[in-house]
Amino acid sequence: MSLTADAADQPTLYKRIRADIQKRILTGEWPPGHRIPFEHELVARYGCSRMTVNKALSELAQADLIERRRRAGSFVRRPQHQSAVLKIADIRAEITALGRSYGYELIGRKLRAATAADRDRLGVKKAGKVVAITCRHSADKVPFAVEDRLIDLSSVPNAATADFSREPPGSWLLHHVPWTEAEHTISAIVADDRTAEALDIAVGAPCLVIDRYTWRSARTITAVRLLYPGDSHRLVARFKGG
Amino acid sequence: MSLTADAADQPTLYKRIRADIQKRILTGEWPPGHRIPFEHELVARYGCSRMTVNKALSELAQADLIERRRRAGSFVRRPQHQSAVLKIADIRAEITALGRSYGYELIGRKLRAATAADRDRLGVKKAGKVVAITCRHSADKVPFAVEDRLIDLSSVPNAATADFSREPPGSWLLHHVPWTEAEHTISAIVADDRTAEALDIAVGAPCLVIDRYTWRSARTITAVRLLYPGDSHRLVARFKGG
DNA sequence: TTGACTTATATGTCTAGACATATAATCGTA
DNA sequence: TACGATTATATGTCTAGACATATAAGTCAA
Repeated sequence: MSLTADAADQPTLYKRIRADIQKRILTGEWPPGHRIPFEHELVARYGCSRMTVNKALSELAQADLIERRRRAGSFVRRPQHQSAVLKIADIRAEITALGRSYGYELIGRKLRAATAADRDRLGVKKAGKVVAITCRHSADKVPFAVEDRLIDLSSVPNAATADFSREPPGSWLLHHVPWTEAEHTISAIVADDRTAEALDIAVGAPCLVIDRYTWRSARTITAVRLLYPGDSHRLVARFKGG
Repeated sequence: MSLTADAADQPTLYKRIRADIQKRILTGEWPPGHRIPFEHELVARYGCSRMTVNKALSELAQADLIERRRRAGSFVRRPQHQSAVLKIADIRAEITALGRSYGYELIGRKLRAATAADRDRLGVKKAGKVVAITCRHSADKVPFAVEDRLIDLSSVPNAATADFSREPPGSWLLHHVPWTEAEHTISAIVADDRTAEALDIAVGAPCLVIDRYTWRSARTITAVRLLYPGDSHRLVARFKGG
């Protein structure tokens, strides 16, 4: 849910109620722990039916802005800094959004039986076939990120014959694999020789690393490591709040 | 909203409907673009009123799992890897969760009129007073992160007299400032002399950087930079999906 | 004072309707 | 054929009720 502030000028009543309450919470007028009016009080104030205020309050509860307790009422929750929404855009989209030209280059592609290291990386026990892909994304002909990917062919058989020389594997997967879950791990390293050369930076320069592990219903799809020059690239995570 | 899978065994009907549909989407049985049954079809299948299936579908739409279009129907959305939930835990909580002992140490605290650099960092135009704090968090007596923070006193006046020698400013703010919004920027740097010494790592070692900028209703609260040894610390972001 | 029982109440879910509204599809006309 | 007007329809919102259920608060006995 977005719950962006300006629902106040929305024509529908439940959105107005939701926005009114949200505003009071975000401005601090109703601090954490404060009991917001009972449903029947809001019904009286807005002159509407209970289902309408219930819908507004349910959405605020889903957004973790309030907590609802039977018999007790609804209460403003404590802010939760620890949870932020991180947008990890498709690299092409990210580059074109910056008004720069996107470039893609396949560096290597290998089809092989999974080695012990591959199985470890994919988090699978059984051996099977995998595709290993190394490629590079660039912005205005300048290296932007290098990608090192492993695709589990037992989950995505047709990746064996896909042409990754023109289409990046990330975008191919997005179009050929339905809903998935993913886990991203972010860390920092310094560039080794190979990385430095691929990104055209100095050996020892900082790099931001995103490891993404993707699966669907307990089935591994792919594991990918993205390396960005650390001083030029930034990830932005926004807390949902307002 | 969590929308965790096992709503199937929930006793309430709308949750069962929601879980049934979600399962078909996540397993790929209903791929992206697939039109899910119309509300009136689900009403017939489950033998309930339209409001009940509407509630189930509305929640799936809020979770971005489906898209609803008037006159056309409801459709399974394309997976959106780019949006992940990043948990940036309170440092103390993070360390104690690992079963290690938390240590805190105030390195420096200054109260001053905002310099041009301060105003830039806080994103404010007018001059005012600020508190600048430098401190260190450690796990089992080993440096874990160094924190460099600026608090805008025009927004949080009582931070001027708060005792940050024992309580970390992050936790103090969490208890003294209600709901806020925040933006996190993640990048990588290599340690300079000062950082290397504070974190007890080598000069030139990689560091993960989190810059957090916090405000409330367009009012700046604080700006903080957290530096972690890059090879030991990892941030994990999980995609919301299932 | 403590513990067990009862009661009152706010939320949770659900119904069978209603009208509004955006828009895909159709039809008619230039 | 292309374009504009009309119509059908799925979703969006809302109502005025209903019963279920968890639980805070009060009651009473040990």
